Amino acid sequence: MPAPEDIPQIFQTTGRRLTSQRRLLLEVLTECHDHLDAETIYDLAKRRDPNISLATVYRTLKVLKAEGIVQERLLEPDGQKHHYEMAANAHYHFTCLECGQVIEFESALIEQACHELAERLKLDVAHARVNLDGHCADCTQLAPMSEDGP
Amino acid sequence: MPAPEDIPQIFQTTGRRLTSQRRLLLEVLTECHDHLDAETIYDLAKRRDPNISLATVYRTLKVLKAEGIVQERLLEPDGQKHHYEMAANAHYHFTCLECGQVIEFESALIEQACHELAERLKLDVAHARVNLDGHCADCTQLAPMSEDGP
DNA sequence: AATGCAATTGCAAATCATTTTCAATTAGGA
DNA sequence: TCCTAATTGAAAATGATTTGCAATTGCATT
Repeated sequence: MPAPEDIPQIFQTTGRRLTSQRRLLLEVLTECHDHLDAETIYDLAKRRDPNISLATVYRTLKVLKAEGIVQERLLEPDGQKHHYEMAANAHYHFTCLECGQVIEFESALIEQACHELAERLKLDVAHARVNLDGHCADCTQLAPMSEDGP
Repeated sequence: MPAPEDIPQIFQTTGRRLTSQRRLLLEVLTECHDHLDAETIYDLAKRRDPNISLATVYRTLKVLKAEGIVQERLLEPDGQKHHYEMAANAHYHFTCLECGQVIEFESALIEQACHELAERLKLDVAHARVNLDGHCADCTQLAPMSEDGP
């Protein structure tokens, strides 16, 4: 979770170049506090640089991920689409199966669960991807259950 | 998490047919206590029915998932491939980033975390997809850290 | 046991997200 | 400014999954 000012440093150190495209994508990711998929990031970026290509978006996301600047998530229960966001403190996601809304949350209990598992099985937990699904507060009263898709 | 005997019932009730292909795929999934991806399931099934098609595997997995007979998982950190297993008690997965081994585990703390969140945010948690990554006991001594892929 | 029809299948083509190839461009150190 | 390796855009390629369609097949009903 590097500070914005550190990013040029990070790039320099690894022999990577801070191109206008990469700067732009960092801007987009920083401004939007959402979990965007590559296509959406591409659309947002294209507004300011109509020449940017989707391939560059994917390539840049891969680089930013490798540098630990962004994190990649698989939010949807069966989704094939990856979502990206600036790296931040450990947090997890809840997706409402009804309205699709994604709620971010932190949880000391989940961190505790990771520690407990690490001790129990003598392994090292580097990262926890926790995605809960269900019905958000708004949708709970309307739809108590649901089993399959379209 | 239906018993094997209940499956014909489930199919009948929903107007679905228990074809030889579906029976075969249920066999494969039941015998193999692993988390198989569609291609692997296809390969295993083809040994006993060389005419079965990959499309049927995907279609059947979708049906079995809709009936709650199998569960679909996204095990790999950035993977695009889905994995399937017979539905069972709530459990979670740890993937070793070094050797790729998948370890199944249960965790009361994670269940507790879900309840806590549900209360805290007044929402309803239907399902928890928890995937931890890190280094398994065997790999821990060899490789303490790792940041990016190939 | 034969009948009818909707559910299901295999095949091939289509789709969707992501990656790669390659020639042209460019960042940034010498 | 010059050089070179890193990066880019465009298009084609890939990999996983889905779909259209004509042929097949469960299975409820005769």
